Amino acid sequence: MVLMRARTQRGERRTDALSKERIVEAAIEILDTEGESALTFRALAARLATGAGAIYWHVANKDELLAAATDQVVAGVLTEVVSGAEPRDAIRSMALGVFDAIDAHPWVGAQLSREPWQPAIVRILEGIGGRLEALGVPQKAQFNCVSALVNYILGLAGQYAAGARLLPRDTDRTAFLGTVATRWTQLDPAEYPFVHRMAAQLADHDDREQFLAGIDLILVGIRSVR
Amino acid sequence: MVLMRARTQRGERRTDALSKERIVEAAIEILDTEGESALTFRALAARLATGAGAIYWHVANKDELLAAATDQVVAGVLTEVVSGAEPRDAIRSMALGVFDAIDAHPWVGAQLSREPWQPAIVRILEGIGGRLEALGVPQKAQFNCVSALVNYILGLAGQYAAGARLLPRDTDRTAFLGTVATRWTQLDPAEYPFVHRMAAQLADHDDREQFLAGIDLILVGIRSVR
DNA sequence: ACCTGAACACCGTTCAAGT
DNA sequence: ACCTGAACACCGTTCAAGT
Repeated sequence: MVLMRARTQRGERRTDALSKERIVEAAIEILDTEGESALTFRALAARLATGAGAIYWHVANKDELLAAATDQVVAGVLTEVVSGAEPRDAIRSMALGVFDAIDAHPWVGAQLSREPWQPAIVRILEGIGGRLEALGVPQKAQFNCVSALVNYILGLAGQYAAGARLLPRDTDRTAFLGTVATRWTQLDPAEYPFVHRMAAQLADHDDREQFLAGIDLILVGIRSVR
Repeated sequence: MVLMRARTQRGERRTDALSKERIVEAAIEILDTEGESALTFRALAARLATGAGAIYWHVANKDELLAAATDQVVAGVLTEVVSGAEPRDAIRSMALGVFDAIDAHPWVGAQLSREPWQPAIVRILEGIGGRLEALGVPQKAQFNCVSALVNYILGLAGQYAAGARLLPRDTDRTAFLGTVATRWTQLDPAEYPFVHRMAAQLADHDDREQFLAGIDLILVGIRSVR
């Protein structure tokens, strides 16, 4: 008994022991395979073959669990970016990384616009903001610039995530945009002429390209600040 | 009896009769005074002196109720903009209108990033997008431009709304930013140098001005598309 | 120290029954 | 046609009791 305790304290934890990492991992699996609404403490406890209350020993509450899951996904995406890359390229690839992460895990999009100080948000701010110096943006203007870029990403993230939450689970981003376009077409053309015109473009465009075009637009604006 | 029916049919509805408008109005009151979490069908029914189920005769579900409440607030803000205004000024004042609406009603910020096709979103797209033509932006580029502007607004809306949801109800936007700045200062400066530098600026800046600076940054980018 | 699972205090939504 | 309110099927979270 004494020996076992010594062993586990040295970190060779039993495979079946609960830990925050194992809980977050199981949460991500549920979120990815069954969607946001399927993540309940009961479902999570069942998957981990434990009681619902046990989870609270490792995680304060559901918010912390979601923030931890989101941070894990986002951290993975941002560290992929080559550190030596040209700053403008680095920003583009980080933005695209977050975009793709939200495509693969829509719940990430929802969570990002839920807690301003969560680790994932801070990571994104640091990753993108940290390249502005090298881009020649003066210190005083850097906050405005990172705010424009990151809030654009978060705004889009929220919209896609909402679509994924509301539409059937197998709907992809293109089908989602098709749904939006259809709804726009049903509006009164006299009252919504602009939205009607956009509906035509929305149906058959590459939204990843579209997303990058927005980033580039903001980067042009940032260039002028220099 | 026959006479009364005739009267009510002509639209002179009894003051105490339930209607979608009355329900939405009561919902907005609860949301504004007691916060997002206080809006339950039970609380709403109590305020309207009726049963919870009665609400479902006029409103499909809670999503529709929130979308209707949000649309009412946003519609009020956007129609305030003078129709003859210079397009760039019109865009700025619409953006600011939405920003102020979210300040006054944080739940609007949360709801805007929850349903991509809700009336309020379509209104904002039309209001802002409709001015791009006059700004000389070619048709093909208009979608990218409106997307950059509106997603920036929505992203920021989501962050502020999240802050308002998580902090005590009497916290204003400035105090909220102070909280964020404090959390940023607690991070490891070696790992988050950029965020640390921004924390100093965040504490004492005018966030309304900051918001407009972001809009202007994007407008500069849009100018280059012409 | 860590886990169990029943219990608490809620939710949104439905629906038989009323008027 | 419209309203009532009990009932259903859930939630997140707590906590006494176990090991």
